[in-house]
Amino acid sequence: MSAREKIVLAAMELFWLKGYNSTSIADLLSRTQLNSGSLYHVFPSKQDVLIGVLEAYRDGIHQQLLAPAWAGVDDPIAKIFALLSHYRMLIVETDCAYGCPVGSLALELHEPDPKVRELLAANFENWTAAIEQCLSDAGKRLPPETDRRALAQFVLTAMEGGVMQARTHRDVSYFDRAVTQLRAHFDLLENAAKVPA
Amino acid sequence: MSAREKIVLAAMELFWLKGYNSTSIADLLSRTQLNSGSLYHVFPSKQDVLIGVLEAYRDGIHQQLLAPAWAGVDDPIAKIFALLSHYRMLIVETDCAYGCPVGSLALELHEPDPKVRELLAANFENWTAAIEQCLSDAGKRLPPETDRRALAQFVLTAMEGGVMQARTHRDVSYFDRAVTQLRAHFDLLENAAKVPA
DNA sequence: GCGTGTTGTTTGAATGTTCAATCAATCGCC
DNA sequence: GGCGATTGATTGAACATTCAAACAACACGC
Repeated sequence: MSAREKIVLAAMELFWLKGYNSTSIADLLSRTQLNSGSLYHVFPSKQDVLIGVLEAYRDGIHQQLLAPAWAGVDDPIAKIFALLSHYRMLIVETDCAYGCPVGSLALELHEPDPKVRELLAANFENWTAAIEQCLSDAGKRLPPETDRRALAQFVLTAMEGGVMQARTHRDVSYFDRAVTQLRAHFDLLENAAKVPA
Repeated sequence: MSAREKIVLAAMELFWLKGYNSTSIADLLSRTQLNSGSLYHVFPSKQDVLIGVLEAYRDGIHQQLLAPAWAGVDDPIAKIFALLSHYRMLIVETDCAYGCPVGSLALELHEPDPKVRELLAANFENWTAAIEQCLSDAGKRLPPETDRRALAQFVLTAMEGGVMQARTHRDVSYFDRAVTQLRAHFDLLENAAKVPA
C-alpha cells in the first residue's frame, strides 16, 4: 500500500472520528507510521489530505456504500430504505456516535476553500443522484408530477437530519422516527399514484 | 453590560461564524475588549463559555427566534412554515453561508462533555416542543393517528438537512426544495384528515 | 472625615503545550 | 551516479490557561 493510500485511509477514519480540525498531522503520522516529511511529500498541506479524503468518498460511493447497502435488494424504493437502514446499522454499531462523514465535514468547515466545497457538494450530488435513479426506476409507482430530484434531495435531508438528532440524543429512535416519517410520505405518494386525482 | 454577557454575546456570534474549535480565546478577548484574566474569572474554561452560549440559546428560543418568526402569524401550521421561512431569510442574508448554530455545534463536537451534549439535546428538544405545540393546535386538520412528536422532529430534520445542503451548495434552492417536500407531506396529511380512510 | 481590612474584579505578561509545516541530510533503486 | 522518496529534528506561530500584582468598592471602628 502506497503512502498516499495509507494516509487517505487513516484520514478517513480520523476525520470521521474526531473531525478535521481536531485531527492533527501527528495523529495521522502515528496512525500510519510515516514521518512528517513523507506525508508532506505526498500532500503539500493538511487541506490536501482533506481533498484526498473527499475524492476517495466521491469515487468510492458505489463500491463502499451503495453496493453493501443494496446487496440482495432489487426494488427501487426498497433500495432507498435499505440505504437508510444501512445508516441505521452504522449508528447502532457506533453506539449512536455516528456522524455522516461528509455532512459533519460540511458543517465543521466554516469557510471552506472552493475546491473543498465543490467536493462536499459533489459528494452530496452523487448520493442524491443514486437515489434519483431509484426514483426514476420506480416509474409509475410515484405520481407523474413528482419532482424526483427534489424528492431525492429530501431523502438526503431526512438522513442527515436524522443522523444529527440520533447522535445528539445518543438515541437511534430519533433516526427511526425520521425514517418512519419519510416512509409515510412515500406511502402517501404511492397511494396518490394508484388513485389519481 | 456585564463581562459575562459580553462574552456570551461575542461567543454566540463567533462560534456561529467560525465554529467552536476555530474560535480562539484571543478572538473572544479582542472582540469583547477584555483581558484573559477577566474571561477566566467568569468562565473557568473555554468549554464553560460554550455551555454559557448553549444555555443562552436554550433560554432565548422564544424571544430571539420564535417571536420574530411568528409575528402576525396565528394559524398553527402556518407558524411552522413561517419558522422555516425565517430560516430561509437567514440563509439569504448570509449569502447561503448560514448554519444552524446548534446543529453545527452538534456535528462539530465529536466527543462532547455530557453537560454539553445535554444542552445540545435540550436545544433540539425545545425547538421540536414548540413545533409539537403547533401540531397539537392544528387538531383535527391532521389525521387522528398522527404521531405529533415524530412529525415535529421531522420538521427539525427537514430544516437541518435543508440548511446543510443549502450551505454546502451555496444555493438556497436546496433549502427551498426541502421545504416544498415537507409542505407536500403536510398537504397529503391534511387531505387524508379530510377524507378519512 | 479618615485610616484599615476585606472582598471581588481586572490586568497582561508569562507558561508550557500543540500545531502545521520545513528542510538539509540520507537512503535505495534503476 | 542520479533522482525520487524518506528521515526526523527543528521552526515559529498559535493556543488555552495561569498568576502575582494592582485596583475598586465598600464596611468598620474611631
